[in-house]
Amino acid sequence: MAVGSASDKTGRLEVRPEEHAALVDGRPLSLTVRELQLLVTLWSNPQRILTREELHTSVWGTPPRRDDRSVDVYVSRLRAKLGAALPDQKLIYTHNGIGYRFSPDG
Amino acid sequence: MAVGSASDKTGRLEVRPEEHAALVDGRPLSLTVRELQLLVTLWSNPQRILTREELHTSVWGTPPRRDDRSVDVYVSRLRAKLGAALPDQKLIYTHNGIGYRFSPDG
DNA sequence: TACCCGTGTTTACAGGTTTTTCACAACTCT
DNA sequence: AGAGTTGTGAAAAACCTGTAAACACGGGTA
Repeated sequence: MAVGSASDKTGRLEVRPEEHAALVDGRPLSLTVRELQLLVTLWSNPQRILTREELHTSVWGTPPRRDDRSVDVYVSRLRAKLGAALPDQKLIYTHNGIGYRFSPDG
Repeated sequence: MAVGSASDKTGRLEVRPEEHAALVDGRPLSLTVRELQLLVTLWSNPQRILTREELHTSVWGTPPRRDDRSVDVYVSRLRAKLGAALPDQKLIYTHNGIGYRFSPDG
Protein backbone atom coordinates (compact mmCIF):
# COMPACT_ATOMS: atom_id res chain seq x y z
CA MET A 1 0.00 0.00 0.00
CA ALA A 2 1.22 3.46 -0.85
CA VAL A 3 2.84 5.38 1.90
CA GLY A 4 0.86 8.37 2.96
CA SER A 5 -2.46 7.18 1.70
CA ALA A 6 -5.01 9.20 3.54
CA SER A 7 -7.74 6.61 3.38
CA ASP A 8 -8.10 3.82 5.87
CA LYS A 9 -10.18 0.86 6.78
CA THR A 10 -11.72 0.28 10.11
CA GLY A 11 -13.20 -3.13 9.72
CA ARG A 12 -15.75 -2.67 6.96
CA LEU A 13 -15.75 1.10 7.23
CA GLU A 14 -13.48 3.22 5.08
CA VAL A 15 -13.09 6.93 5.45
CA ARG A 16 -11.56 9.04 2.71
CA PRO A 17 -11.41 12.67 3.74
CA GLU A 18 -9.82 13.92 0.49
CA GLU A 19 -12.59 12.31 -1.47
CA HIS A 20 -15.29 13.56 0.87
CA ALA A 21 -16.47 10.03 1.24
CA ALA A 22 -17.12 7.29 3.73
CA LEU A 23 -17.77 3.75 2.55
CA VAL A 24 -19.11 0.60 4.12
CA ASP A 25 -18.19 -2.54 2.20
CA GLY A 26 -17.27 -0.29 -0.69
CA ARG A 27 -20.69 1.38 -0.80
CA PRO A 28 -20.75 5.08 -0.05
CA LEU A 29 -22.70 6.28 2.92
CA SER A 30 -24.79 9.30 2.14
CA LEU A 31 -23.58 11.72 4.73
CA THR A 32 -24.06 15.45 4.80
CA VAL A 33 -21.04 17.70 5.00
CA ARG A 34 -21.36 18.16 8.74
CA GLU A 35 -21.87 14.49 9.36
CA LEU A 36 -18.79 13.65 7.35
CA GLN A 37 -16.69 16.30 9.06
CA LEU A 38 -17.70 14.89 12.39
CA LEU A 39 -16.95 11.34 11.33
CA VAL A 40 -13.57 12.34 9.95
CA THR A 41 -12.66 14.10 13.18
CA LEU A 42 -13.64 11.13 15.29
CA TRP A 43 -12.08 8.61 12.93
CA SER A 44 -8.83 10.59 12.84
CA ASN A 45 -8.49 10.20 16.59
CA PRO A 46 -9.34 6.60 17.30
CA GLN A 47 -9.52 5.57 20.93
CA ARG A 48 -9.12 9.12 22.04
CA ILE A 49 -11.81 10.86 24.02
CA LEU A 50 -12.67 14.09 22.24
CA THR A 51 -14.46 16.78 24.19
CA ARG A 52 -17.50 18.55 22.78
CA GLU A 53 -15.33 21.64 22.56
CA GLU A 54 -12.75 19.87 20.45
CA LEU A 55 -15.37 18.34 18.21
CA HIS A 56 -17.28 21.55 17.75
CA THR A 57 -14.14 23.51 17.02
CA SER A 58 -13.00 20.92 14.52
CA VAL A 59 -16.33 20.66 12.71
CA TRP A 60 -17.81 24.14 13.07
CA GLY A 61 -14.58 26.09 13.35
CA THR A 62 -15.50 27.74 16.60
CA PRO A 63 -16.00 26.61 20.17
CA PRO A 64 -19.59 25.82 21.07
CA ARG A 65 -21.80 28.41 22.68
CA ARG A 66 -23.07 27.63 26.15
CA ASP A 67 -25.75 24.96 26.00
CA ASP A 68 -25.00 24.19 22.38
CA ARG A 69 -26.20 20.67 21.60
CA SER A 70 -25.25 20.48 17.95
CA VAL A 71 -22.44 18.01 18.55
CA ASP A 72 -24.86 15.66 20.26
CA VAL A 73 -27.43 16.02 17.52
CA TYR A 74 -24.89 15.19 14.84
CA VAL A 75 -23.47 12.29 16.80
CA SER A 76 -26.99 10.95 16.97
CA ARG A 77 -27.49 11.31 13.21
CA LEU A 78 -24.12 9.80 12.48
CA ARG A 79 -24.87 6.85 14.70
CA ALA A 80 -28.16 6.32 12.95
CA LYS A 81 -26.51 6.17 9.53
CA LEU A 82 -23.58 4.07 10.69
CA GLY A 83 -25.95 1.81 12.55
CA ALA A 84 -28.07 1.31 9.45
CA ALA A 85 -25.05 0.24 7.44
CA LEU A 86 -23.31 -1.69 10.23
CA PRO A 87 -26.05 -2.93 12.51
CA ASP A 88 -23.77 -5.02 14.69
CA GLN A 89 -21.01 -2.54 15.41
CA LYS A 90 -20.81 0.12 18.01
CA LEU A 91 -18.30 2.70 16.88
CA ILE A 92 -18.99 5.88 18.82
CA TYR A 93 -18.87 5.76 22.59
CA THR A 94 -20.20 8.41 24.92
CA HIS A 95 -18.10 9.64 27.82
CA ASN A 96 -20.46 11.27 30.20
CA GLY A 97 -19.52 14.79 31.16
CA ILE A 98 -16.71 14.90 28.60
CA GLY A 99 -17.47 13.97 25.02
CA TYR A 100 -17.21 11.07 22.58
CA ARG A 101 -14.72 8.46 21.49
CA PHE A 102 -14.41 6.58 18.20
CA SER A 103 -13.35 3.00 18.60
CA PRO A 104 -13.21 0.54 15.73
CA ASP A 105 -12.51 -2.25 18.22
CA GLY A 106 -14.34 -2.70 21.48
CA MET B 1 10.02 7.63 25.65
CA ALA B 2 9.53 11.28 24.95
CA VAL B 3 10.53 13.69 27.64
CA GLY B 4 7.63 15.61 29.05
CA SER B 5 5.05 12.95 28.50
CA ALA B 6 2.24 13.77 30.85
CA SER B 7 1.19 10.20 31.37
CA ASP B 8 2.74 7.91 33.91
CA LYS B 9 2.73 4.39 35.10
CA THR B 10 2.34 3.29 38.64
CA GLY B 11 2.80 -0.41 38.38
CA ARG B 12 -0.08 -1.50 36.17
CA LEU B 13 -2.00 1.73 36.62
CA GLU B 14 -1.61 4.57 34.18
CA VAL B 15 -3.17 7.96 34.66
CA ARG B 16 -3.52 10.38 31.78
CA PRO B 17 -5.17 13.58 32.88
CA GLU B 18 -5.07 15.31 29.49
CA GLU B 19 -6.83 12.37 27.93
CA HIS B 20 -9.44 12.12 30.66
CA ALA B 21 -8.41 8.55 31.20
CA ALA B 22 -7.01 6.07 33.68
CA LEU B 23 -5.90 2.64 32.50
CA VAL B 24 -5.08 -0.64 34.17
CA ASP B 25 -3.00 -2.93 32.00
CA GLY B 26 -3.94 -0.73 29.09
CA ARG B 27 -7.67 -1.09 29.67
CA PRO B 28 -9.54 2.07 30.52
CA LEU B 29 -11.27 2.26 33.86
CA SER B 30 -14.70 3.69 33.58
CA LEU B 31 -14.52 6.54 36.01
CA THR B 32 -16.85 9.47 36.32
CA VAL B 33 -15.47 12.97 36.06
CA ARG B 34 -15.27 13.44 39.82
CA GLU B 35 -13.71 10.06 40.38
CA LEU B 36 -11.07 10.80 37.80
CA GLN B 37 -10.36 14.26 39.22
CA LEU B 38 -9.89 12.74 42.63
CA LEU B 39 -7.61 10.02 41.31
CA VAL B 40 -5.56 12.56 39.38
CA THR B 41 -5.12 14.69 42.47
CA LEU B 42 -4.01 11.78 44.62
CA TRP B 43 -1.83 10.29 41.91
CA SER B 44 -0.16 13.68 41.31
CA ASN B 45 1.00 13.72 44.92
CA PRO B 46 2.27 10.24 45.60
CA GLN B 47 3.28 9.44 49.15
CA ARG B 48 1.96 12.73 50.35
CA ILE B 49 -0.88 12.92 52.82
CA LEU B 50 -3.54 15.18 51.40
CA THR B 51 -6.09 16.67 53.74
CA ARG B 52 -9.79 16.62 52.96
CA GLU B 53 -9.58 20.36 52.50
CA GLU B 54 -6.88 20.00 49.88
CA LEU B 55 -8.68 17.20 48.11
CA HIS B 56 -12.01 18.97 48.12
CA THR B 57 -10.49 22.19 46.92
CA SER B 58 -8.66 20.42 44.14
CA VAL B 59 -11.63 18.38 42.95
CA TRP B 60 -14.59 20.61 43.72
CA GLY B 61 -12.85 23.94 43.45
CA THR B 62 -13.91 25.09 46.87
CA PRO B 63 -13.12 24.06 50.42
CA PRO B 64 -15.59 21.62 51.94
CA ARG B 65 -18.48 22.82 54.04
CA ARG B 66 -18.56 21.73 57.65
CA ASP B 67 -19.44 18.05 57.90
CA ASP B 68 -19.02 17.55 54.17
CA ARG B 69 -18.36 13.88 53.47
CA SER B 70 -18.11 13.98 49.71
CA VAL B 71 -14.39 13.34 49.69
CA ASP B 72 -14.91 10.18 51.72
CA VAL B 73 -17.73 9.03 49.48
CA TYR B 74 -15.63 9.44 46.38
CA VAL B 75 -12.59 7.82 47.93
CA SER B 76 -14.81 4.85 48.66
CA ARG B 77 -16.06 4.68 45.07
CA LEU B 78 -12.59 5.09 43.68
CA ARG B 79 -11.30 2.29 45.89
CA ALA B 80 -14.09 0.05 44.70
CA LYS B 81 -13.23 0.59 41.04
CA LEU B 82 -9.49 0.37 41.56
CA GLY B 83 -9.98 -2.70 43.71
CA ALA B 84 -12.04 -4.39 41.02
CA ALA B 85 -9.30 -3.84 38.46
CA LEU B 86 -6.36 -4.44 40.79
CA PRO B 87 -7.60 -6.81 43.47
CA ASP B 88 -4.21 -7.32 45.09
CA GLN B 89 -3.07 -3.74 45.46
CA LYS B 90 -3.85 -1.21 48.07
CA LEU B 91 -3.30 2.25 46.65
CA ILE B 92 -5.18 4.70 48.82
CA TYR B 93 -4.37 4.88 52.52
CA THR B 94 -6.44 6.57 55.17
CA HIS B 95 -4.77 8.85 57.68
CA ASN B 96 -7.14 9.16 60.53
CA GLY B 97 -8.03 12.70 61.42
CA ILE B 98 -6.18 14.09 58.43
CA GLY B 99 -6.98 12.76 55.00
CA TYR B 100 -5.71 10.29 52.41
CA ARG B 101 -2.47 9.27 50.77
CA PHE B 102 -1.82 7.64 47.40
CA SER B 103 0.98 5.13 47.42
CA PRO B 104 1.85 3.01 44.40
CA ASP B 105 4.31 1.03 46.53
CA GLY B 106 3.57 -0.27 49.99
C1' DT C 1 -44.05 33.53 -7.47
C1' DA C 2 -45.13 29.29 -5.28
C1' DC C 3 -43.87 24.73 -3.98
C1' DC C 4 -40.58 20.91 -2.85
C1' DC C 5 -36.42 19.03 -0.98
C1' DG C 6 -32.29 18.54 1.39
C1' DT C 7 -29.40 20.43 4.88
C1' DG C 8 -28.35 22.92 8.92
C1' DT C 9 -29.80 24.89 13.43
C1' DT C 10 -32.34 25.11 17.49
C1' DT C 11 -35.60 23.56 20.91
C1' DA C 12 -37.99 20.43 23.90
C1' DC C 13 -38.61 16.60 26.58
C1' DA C 14 -37.91 11.76 28.06
C1' DG C 15 -34.67 8.92 29.88
C1' DG C 16 -30.31 7.98 31.82
C1' DT C 17 -26.18 8.93 34.69
C1' DT C 18 -23.75 11.34 38.08
C1' DT C 19 -23.48 14.00 42.10
C1' DT C 20 -25.02 15.07 46.52
C1' DT C 21 -26.90 14.06 50.77
C1' DC C 22 -28.25 11.18 54.50
C1' DA C 23 -28.20 7.43 57.74
C1' DC C 24 -26.12 3.98 60.00
C1' DA C 25 -22.46 0.52 60.45
C1' DA C 26 -17.66 -0.15 61.23
C1' DC C 27 -13.50 1.36 62.81
C1' DT C 28 -9.81 3.94 65.70
C1' DC C 29 -7.90 5.77 69.62
C1' DT C 30 -7.78 6.66 74.45
C1' DA D 1 -16.77 1.57 76.86
C1' DG D 2 -17.23 6.24 74.88
C1' DA D 3 -16.25 9.81 71.65
C1' DG D 4 -14.85 10.95 67.46
C1' DT D 5 -13.86 9.29 62.54
C1' DT D 6 -14.36 6.81 58.48
C1' DG D 7 -16.81 3.38 55.16
C1' DT D 8 -20.57 2.71 52.38
C1' DG D 9 -25.41 1.71 50.61
C1' DA D 10 -29.27 4.03 49.12
C1' DA D 11 -32.48 7.86 48.10
C1' DA D 12 -32.96 12.50 46.36
C1' DA D 13 -31.52 16.08 43.53
C1' DA D 14 -28.98 17.82 39.87
C1' DC D 15 -27.12 17.31 35.68
C1' DC D 16 -26.28 15.27 31.03
C1' DT D 17 -27.48 12.78 26.77
C1' DG D 18 -30.49 10.88 22.90
C1' DT D 19 -33.45 12.11 19.67
C1' DA D 20 -37.71 13.74 17.48
C1' DA D 21 -39.60 17.73 15.82
C1' DA D 22 -39.95 22.60 14.53
C1' DC D 23 -37.93 26.11 12.13
C1' DA D 24 -34.77 28.55 8.65
C1' DC D 25 -32.67 28.83 4.41
C1' DG D 26 -31.20 28.24 -0.37
C1' DG D 27 -31.52 25.84 -4.80
C1' DG D 28 -34.18 23.74 -8.19
C1' DT D 29 -38.43 23.40 -10.81
C1' DA D 30 -43.07 24.26 -12.43
